[in-house]
Amino acid sequence: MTTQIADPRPDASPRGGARVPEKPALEGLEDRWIEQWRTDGTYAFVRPASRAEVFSIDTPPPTVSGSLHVGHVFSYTHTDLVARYQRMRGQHVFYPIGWDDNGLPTERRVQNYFGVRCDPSVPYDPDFRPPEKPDAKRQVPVSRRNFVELCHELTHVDERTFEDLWRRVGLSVDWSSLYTTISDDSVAVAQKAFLRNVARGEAYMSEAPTLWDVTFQTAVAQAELEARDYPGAYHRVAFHAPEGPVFVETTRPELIPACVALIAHPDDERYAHLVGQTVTSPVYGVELPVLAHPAAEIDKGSGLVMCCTFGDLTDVTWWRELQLPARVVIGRDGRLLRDKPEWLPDGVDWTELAGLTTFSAREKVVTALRAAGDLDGDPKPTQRKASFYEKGDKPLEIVSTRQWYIRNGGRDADLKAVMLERGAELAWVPQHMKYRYDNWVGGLNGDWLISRQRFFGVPFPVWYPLDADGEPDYAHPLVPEEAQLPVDPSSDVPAGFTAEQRGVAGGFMADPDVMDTWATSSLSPQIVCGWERDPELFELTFPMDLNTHAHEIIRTWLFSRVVRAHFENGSLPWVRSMISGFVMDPDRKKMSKSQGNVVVPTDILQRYGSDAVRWRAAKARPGMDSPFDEREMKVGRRLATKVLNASKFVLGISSDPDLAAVTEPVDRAVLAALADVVDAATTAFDAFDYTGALEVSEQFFWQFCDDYLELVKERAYGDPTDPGVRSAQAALALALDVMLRLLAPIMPFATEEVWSWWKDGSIHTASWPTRAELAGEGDPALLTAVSAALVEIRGAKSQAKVSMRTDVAAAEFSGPAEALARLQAVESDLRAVGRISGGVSWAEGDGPVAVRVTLAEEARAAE
RNA sequence: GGGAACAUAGCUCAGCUGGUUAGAGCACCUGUCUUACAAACAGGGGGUCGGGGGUUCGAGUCCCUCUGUUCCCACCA
Repeated sequence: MTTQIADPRPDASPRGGARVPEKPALEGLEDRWIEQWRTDGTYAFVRPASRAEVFSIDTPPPTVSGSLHVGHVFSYTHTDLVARYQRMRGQHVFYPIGWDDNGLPTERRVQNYFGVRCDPSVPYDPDFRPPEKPDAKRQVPVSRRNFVELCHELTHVDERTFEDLWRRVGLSVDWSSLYTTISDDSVAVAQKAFLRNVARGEAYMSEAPTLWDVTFQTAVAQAELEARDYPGAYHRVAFHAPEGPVFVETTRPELIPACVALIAHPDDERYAHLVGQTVTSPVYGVELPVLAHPAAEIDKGSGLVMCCTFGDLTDVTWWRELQLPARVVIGRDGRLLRDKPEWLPDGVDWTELAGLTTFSAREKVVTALRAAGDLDGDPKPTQRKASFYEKGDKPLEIVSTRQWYIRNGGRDADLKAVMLERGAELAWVPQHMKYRYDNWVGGLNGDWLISRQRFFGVPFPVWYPLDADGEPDYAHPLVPEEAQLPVDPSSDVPAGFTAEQRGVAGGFMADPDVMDTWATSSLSPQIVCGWERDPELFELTFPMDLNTHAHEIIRTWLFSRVVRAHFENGSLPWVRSMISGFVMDPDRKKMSKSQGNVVVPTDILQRYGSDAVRWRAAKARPGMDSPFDEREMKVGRRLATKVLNASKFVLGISSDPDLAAVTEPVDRAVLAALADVVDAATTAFDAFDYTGALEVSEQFFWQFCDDYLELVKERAYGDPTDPGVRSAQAALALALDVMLRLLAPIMPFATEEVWSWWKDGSIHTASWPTRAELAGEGDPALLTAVSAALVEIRGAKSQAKVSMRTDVAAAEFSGPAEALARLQAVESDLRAVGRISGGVSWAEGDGPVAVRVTLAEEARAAE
């Protein structure tokens, strides 16, 4: 894309007094105005005296390592529509943007991009250079510090791409308040809020079974889970009771060595006699109790189920509630343990299974079961649902690990009720999105796991003392003073210790983990509003006025911010959430990278222009999914082009709006109709219905062009000292002035361009139009009657297949008396637009307005 | 299995608290180079509002029910 910032606008029009280009075009508008807005600081936040003058917006920090599709562009545009409207209403719009640049997505991208992987055991190499040709299969191990440096390097590049895109879309964010989730300030906020949570008992550490991704080797949170179909097979396996075999159906026979009990439902009579007894596991010969628990389902499988540590979350429940031992056979790498578990009898040969993946182990176990005669029949294939990490591709395992949690109501009914209350307190646009929140919060089954066994993220600001044996004392963590934040516990030293004491008995060790990225982005309102950093700003902006994003992150970002603000500020983080729908592919399927149906925004922005894409985004109401159809972009582009052309035409006639000069009935009528449009658009925008505001404004604009402009142009070209001529000119200029401002939030580039032809300053800091600007006695019904008459006259010519310039020899207008009276008032305009040179007659009747047209002789002769 | 939204012309959507012959844009057809715009303009055809039942003088618009689509949540025996 060539950058043409030089102003190509040539000579001024001598007539209208405005500098109107010969041939207005959309090309290049983005480049020119992006630059102008940047140098003018058009969207900079200026602090007013009171909170009431501020409109503050929380915008999702996009993951810069990810890629954006049109859905993102639509959603961010929705926010911007509201921001621009509020700004024109005179609000000081606080509209920051940030980048989410830490976390696993960034790590993954760095691994692939540079062909490296983080290995904390590798020492730092200050001269490290990544391989020339990255090889995804043979990634070079690098130190944690080198790895983090590469993360910073790449996110920097990605951030520039993102900024360019958002500027091109025309987001009126204040770029001077850009934040990143990995900046020192964000890290300090995240650490401080975390320490406060710990101090108040809202965050805690716990050793517990955790959902674990074996590929990334990290714990994951409930919010990051995704249920997917996964092929499996039921294996009917015999356990041995004194009176004979009992059967269990399982899809995971490799967990038989991890089995700690068999469970039956308390009401299941088939197994009542077994409960309280013990059975012996097949092949491994471990003696196990048979227990009763209501979570066992009578009609699932044989009704008797293995409790293994850990096959699924129900196992965890049984293990916890029935106080069973932990017999873990799967390690954090997803493979079976190398060493033989001590609970297995001496005769069992573990070497067969040691170190195998669960998949291979399953085959071995099945072979062994079959050989022992403990497999009844053949395995029956089934599709089961398994939990996956949303970014992973292997089913999650459950391992017992030490993790940090923040309470969210998942294990506390009272807190859950409070969080549901917060959801009810929030204004939702559209309303029904609240159900997603309720659904999610209601279904929480554990606290929010925030620690990740990763490298690039906010480190936990915590150390643990080491006892005389060098074992960490987790019960007495060492924390820094708030003034010290941010800290990196892996290089900083806790108070009272020296660097030499790191990792030695009697010394200390750093918490090795980092926070999940949501643990930081959940504090975006606190970060941007200057929580405890800039009290004046915080007073002016928090709680914020609006939060916007698509519905997929209600359960993550939205909810986590509600949790943090509830604990930290005792309030909601914002009063209102506006939720965007998705852009679906043309077949109404969700766009996703794996489906390969993603539409990239840069391409369509380039081809149709930003205003066209924004126009299309504005057609998608909050919460509504809409299918992507490129043809619709053309329609938006046509409107943008029309704005330029119609404006050029009007300004060629007059650039001098003057309400007092508007005296002709039809001119007053058009202003009266526009006043109604202004009211409707304002009401719609106030209700966050940007689509409604667009529809009513756009509809008027086209009618203005097609009917009013055509009707008055002959008159408007006349002598400006004639009051009738002046009336048309003043009305045209006034209407244009108002219409441009109505469309400015939707089409910031085209409207700004036109504004610059005849006005000083930016249209985007001009005031939103009001009825008062257009007030006066006007009769909107006059326009309706005129339109109806025009359709009749044009229809006659169109039917006769002649040019619209064809002369009309005679016209008879018929219709209700009041309609005819209106038309008589604009007879000369009607004569001009209809080329009616002959006689006009009027016939009162009951039907709608109709015109009988007699075309001139020459036209007839030509037929 | 639980929840939500949607179902109106070929397509994308409007139709508020029920009230004259159901609207728009796109697409389609027929025309027009009309000096702002031919990537434009003018005109036209096309739906009985997913099915069924009910309330009402009157329902696309309220109630019940069925069906379908999509999304969210739960679901690893």
